[in-house]
Amino acid sequence: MNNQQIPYNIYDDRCPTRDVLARLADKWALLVLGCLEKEPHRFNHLRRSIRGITQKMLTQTLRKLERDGLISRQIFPTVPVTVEYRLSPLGQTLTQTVSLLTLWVEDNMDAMSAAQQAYDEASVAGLPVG
Amino acid sequence: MNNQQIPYNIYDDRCPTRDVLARLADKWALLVLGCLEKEPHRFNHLRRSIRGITQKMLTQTLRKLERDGLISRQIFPTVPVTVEYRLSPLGQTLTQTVSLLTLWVEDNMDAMSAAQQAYDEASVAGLPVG
DNA sequence: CTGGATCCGATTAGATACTG
DNA sequence: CAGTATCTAATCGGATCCAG
Repeated sequence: MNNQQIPYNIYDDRCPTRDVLARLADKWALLVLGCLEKEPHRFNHLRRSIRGITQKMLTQTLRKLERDGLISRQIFPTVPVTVEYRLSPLGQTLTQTVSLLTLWVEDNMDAMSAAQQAYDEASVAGLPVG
Repeated sequence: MNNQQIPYNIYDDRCPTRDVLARLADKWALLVLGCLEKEPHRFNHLRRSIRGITQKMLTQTLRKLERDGLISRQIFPTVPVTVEYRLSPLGQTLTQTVSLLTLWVEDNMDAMSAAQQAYDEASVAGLPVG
């Protein structure tokens, strides 16, 4: 086999990259990845770090990320059991991009708030109404 | 006013950045932004470029992005009417991150496929079953 | 502590029909 | 061409209960 394939095209709805994007383009997935960037976390540690996430969503998100090979799960047979989540090598190559995105949001929040306000005021002014 | 605020923290569920992330961490939003990176697109041009998107989702996504100030909408009073979408200056600062993410997915699709297969095979092997 | 299982309301997204 | 409006099926996500 030669090492040139990459027929992947994310704009093609039948390309498998679409499914991956759908799983990755998810609020909780991005926050979990960002959280694990610095250090491994236990389940409840993650839950406390990511305000507002429910146990169900956290579990679901962790399973998805584990299945895609982005994080790994290590069980310590303590009593009660301890489970630690950490980025896989593959996941580490992604988090740089992810944190870039979350940082961008924080950095540009003011600009977007202003844009939203302008947009909404234009709406009530009667511009888009029939 | 001093120029130091940024109390924004995306891990706080009451921070407005959460809402922005939720809108941005969306399959269609990322694809639209990526599409507009290179050049302005008309509505149906976008629809054809992003395979699988419905007219409803495209409209909805465009409105969200416009409200957040990431894209602008220009109407040409031709017959029939022509509408062109393009990135705003703010949106341009974001697309570099976005395209990084979509490119990452395409580049690492093989690794993730392998991880998924391994994960699923371990499942049927009886590891997670009771 | 780390989840799995379930119920259920709310939101989403696709399909379809219609308009300036 | 560029949408709006509506109906509905499917999914999501929160709450709750239970277990190793």
